[in-house]
Amino acid sequence: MTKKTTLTEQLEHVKHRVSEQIAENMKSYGYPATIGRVIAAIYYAGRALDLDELAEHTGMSKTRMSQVLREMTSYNIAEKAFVKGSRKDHYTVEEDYYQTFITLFTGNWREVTIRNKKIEQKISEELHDIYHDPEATEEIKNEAKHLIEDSKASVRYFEWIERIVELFDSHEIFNYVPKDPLDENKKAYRFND
Amino acid sequence: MTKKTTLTEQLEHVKHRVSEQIAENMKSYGYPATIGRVIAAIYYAGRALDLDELAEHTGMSKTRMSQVLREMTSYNIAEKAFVKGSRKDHYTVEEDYYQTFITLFTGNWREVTIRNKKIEQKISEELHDIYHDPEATEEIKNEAKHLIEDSKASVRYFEWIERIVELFDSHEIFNYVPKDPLDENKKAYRFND
DNA sequence: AACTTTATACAATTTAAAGTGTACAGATTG
DNA sequence: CAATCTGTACACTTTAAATTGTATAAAGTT
Repeated sequence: MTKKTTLTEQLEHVKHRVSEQIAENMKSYGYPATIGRVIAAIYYAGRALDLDELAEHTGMSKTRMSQVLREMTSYNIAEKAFVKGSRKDHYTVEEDYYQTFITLFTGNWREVTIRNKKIEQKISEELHDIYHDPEATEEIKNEAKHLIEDSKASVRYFEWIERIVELFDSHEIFNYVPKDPLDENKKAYRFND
Repeated sequence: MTKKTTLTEQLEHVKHRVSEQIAENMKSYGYPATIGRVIAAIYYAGRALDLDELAEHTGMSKTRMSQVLREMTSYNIAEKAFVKGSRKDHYTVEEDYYQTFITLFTGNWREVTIRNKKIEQKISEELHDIYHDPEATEEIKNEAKHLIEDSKASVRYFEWIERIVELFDSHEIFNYVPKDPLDENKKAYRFND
C-alpha cells in the first residue's frame, strides 16, 4: 500500500527540501524567503535563469521575481548575465555560502551603523544646546551631561560594529575562524598555497 | 509663534527618540521592536520595573508586556529581580550593548545551525539510501553523489558558523576587534589588567 | 509605424506577525 | 473561604510584509 515513487522523484524531493531550507535560512538572515528559493533554483539549474524560468521553478509570479531579483542585485548576491541570442534578462547568483553570508550580514549592519551614527550626531547636538541654554538648571545640565555620555558610548559601540563588519568584509575573519579548521595544519605541511 | 517647550520636555523628547532608535535596531536584529522599548524604559528608570510600569512607559498593553518579557528572559537579555515587599514581578535587563548584541546574535545563529545540521543529517541518510538502491542507474547514483557532496559542504559551512558563534560567545572576538581600538596600546603600557 | 516581447509600477489581496481585551487560574490577604 | 491581586492563555483585531494581477512603458522585430 506504499505509494510508488521513483528514485528520480525522490531526488527532486530532496532538492525541494534543500531549497525550502535555504529559504528558511534567509528569513533568519532577515531577508525574504523567496531569495533562498531563487538561489536554489539557479544553483540546481547550473546556469543563469530568466524571470520566466525562475517564476516556473519557484512557483511564483513573474512580478515577484522581478522585485526579488532587483532586491538581490542591489545586495550584490545576484547579477545579470549576458546570454547569447536572448533578450530576456538572465541572472546568476553568488554560489559561495560564506560569501553570501558575509555580504548579507555586512550589508545589513552597515546600514544600521550609518543610520545610528547619523541619529546620534543630531541628538548630541541637541543635547549640547540644552546644556548651554541659559535657562538650564544644575539638574537639567546634569541629566543632559549624562545623556551626552550615553550618546558617546553608543557611538563607540557602533564603531565597534563597523570594525566587525570590516573584519568580515575583508575576509580577515578567515584567519581567526578558518573555513576548514585543519587549514592551520595544512598550511604548515605544504610549500605553496 | 514658536511652540513653547521646556528644557525638561526637550530632554524627555530626546529619551523618547533614543528609545525608538533602539526599537528600530531590534528589528534589524530580527527581534520585535518592543524589546527595544522595554530595554530603554528600564535603563532610563534606573531600576527594575514591573509589568504595569512597563506597560505605562511603553504605552502598550500589560498582556503584551507579559509576552515580551517572557521572550526576553528566554533569550537571557532580561531577568526577574527580587523587590522587597512587592509581589509583582520586576525585571532588569542586560545593560551592556556589546553583550546584548552578542547574546541576540549568537542565540539566533545557534538555532540556525542546530536546525540545519539536523536537516542535513536526515537528507544525507536519505541520499545514501537512494545511492545504494539496487534500482539506481549510473545517472541517479551520480546525482545522488553530487547532492551528498553538497550536503557535506553545507555542514562544514554551518560548523564554521558555529565557530563564529563561539568566537563571540567566548568574548574572544574582543581580542581581534577590541571595544576601544586603543586598548592595544594601553595594554602595552600597564602592568596589570 | 504596427506588433511583440519583456520588465516593472501600481493597486489590490493574502499571509504572517504584533498587539489587545477578556477571562481565568494560582497565589496572597483579611 | 471570600475577596483581591497578578500573570498569562486564548481568541480576536490591527498592522506590516509578501505576493499577485492588471496596465503600461521601453526596447526589438517585421
